[in-house]
Amino acid sequence: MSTDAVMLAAMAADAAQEPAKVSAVDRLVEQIRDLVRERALVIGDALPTERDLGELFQAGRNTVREALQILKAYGIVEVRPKIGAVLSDRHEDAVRKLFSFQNDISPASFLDVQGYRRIIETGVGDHLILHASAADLDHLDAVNDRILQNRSVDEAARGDFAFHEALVSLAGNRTLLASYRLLQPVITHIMRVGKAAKPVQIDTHQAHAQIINALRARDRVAYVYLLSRHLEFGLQFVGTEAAPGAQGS
Amino acid sequence: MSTDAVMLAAMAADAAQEPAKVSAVDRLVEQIRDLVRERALVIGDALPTERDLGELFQAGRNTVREALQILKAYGIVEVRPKIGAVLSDRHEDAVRKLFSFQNDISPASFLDVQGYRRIIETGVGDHLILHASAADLDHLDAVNDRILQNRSVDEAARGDFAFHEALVSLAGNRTLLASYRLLQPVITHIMRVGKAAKPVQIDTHQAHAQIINALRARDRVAYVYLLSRHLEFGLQFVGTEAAPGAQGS
DNA sequence: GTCTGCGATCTTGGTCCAACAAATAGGCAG
DNA sequence: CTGCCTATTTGTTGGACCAAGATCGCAGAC
Repeated sequence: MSTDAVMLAAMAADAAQEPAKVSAVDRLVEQIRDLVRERALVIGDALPTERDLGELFQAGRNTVREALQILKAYGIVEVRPKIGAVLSDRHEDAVRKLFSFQNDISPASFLDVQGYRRIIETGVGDHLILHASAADLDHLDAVNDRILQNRSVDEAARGDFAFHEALVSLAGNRTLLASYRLLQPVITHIMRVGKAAKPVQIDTHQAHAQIINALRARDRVAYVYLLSRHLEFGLQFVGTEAAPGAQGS
Repeated sequence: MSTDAVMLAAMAADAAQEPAKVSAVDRLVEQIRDLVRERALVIGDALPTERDLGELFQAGRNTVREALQILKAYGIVEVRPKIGAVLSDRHEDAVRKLFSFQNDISPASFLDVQGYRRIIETGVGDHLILHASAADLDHLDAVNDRILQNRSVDEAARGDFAFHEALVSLAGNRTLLASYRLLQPVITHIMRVGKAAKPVQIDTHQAHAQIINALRARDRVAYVYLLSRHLEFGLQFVGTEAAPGAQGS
């Protein structure tokens, strides 16, 4: 009978293109996702209880819990005591957290991040100079003005990031915005370091205003120059060594 | 090193912003990460067994397993039956998978991704025109020439992506490269669609060669034009509706 | 005596169950 | 309406069993 078992296993493996090594947990993850889809559940809706899920899919509660841990790590489920697992929209946060996990293992330098920002925001400028409407630029002004109300270093950093995020979002490209937001924790910390050394809300506000004016004037050269200078200004607080490429534009 | 230290502090601060309502599972995730750090374990090294971890950290084995499921979802651990949990370098894959999770492929996202690529690769070009060495450009040629050897559509898509990846990597910015690689599954899928409609290795190779020549000539206008045309060429197979912003530059 | 081959045993992850603690929604009494 | 109580649900633990690989030891061959 052991030969029969081997034969069956071989046939099963042959039938399914992917190895038949699907664990019950992985199967449950898929089944729960299918359940969400077929019931057309939306953010905020609750899944069945762990015990019900176990009975529904013929699995033990611990197995269900392990599957829920994975879904939780993916940010598509949030489990609240007594209520159960509810569908969450924390997916982006999960991606961000995972991304910073990586940087923990192999830390990228701040200079690298600033170089990245220069490329992104310069590229955005090329688009904005051609397509930004007056309302877009007024919106940038409004976001920028909010910086003046910030009190703490932390608030100022958030406000600063909000401006640059608004700038990037004006390009209207979701992928670009998502990748920029991925670096939010690193970018805001760069800002915190700079602002802790010397609180400069007014300077920041003015630098941003000049950038907006360059956009209004459709002056690409001025935009690139002002943006680069603005990014370099923050750099002076975090290190002195030469940038490893892509720093100069 | 100071920059690394600050970077780690940024990550830690960001991770610790949540209240002290840590569950035993979350605590275990941290403890296991600390264990890896303090024992200086490297990729391929094995963690203690689940039972040992439970005894070490005063936790039940099921709790340990739930923590391992999270680490597994993060791609920093791979658990091989009868061997144990070993440190894995699949983290980037996990990030990629998570990133393109639920961001299901739709024509709109195709256009979005191509717009993203235009911004990125144009920005890279600004840097390359000023700083690329002859060796860099020769390397691009070599990568490009490999496309001619590709047989299947899948190989051709991989080769195409390899060229653009090499282009981006020449900027020398790790953050930029990481974010570009994040979109690898989506980008290669776009390429597959285009190449399935009409196998065009030679056309692709020629378009790439022209782009390289523009870089050799330090001709920014030609580079942007050729690159845009090249990206638009792939677009014609994926949809017809107007791009929602950031498509024209 | 030493080496090899084979099987028993041990270890380890995979899954499940039972039990208890903690938290809380919802009902119930005042 | 308020405050308490209970039932339900998640959080956590320990234990049990299984399957499969790793290990060890024993017996037989050279």
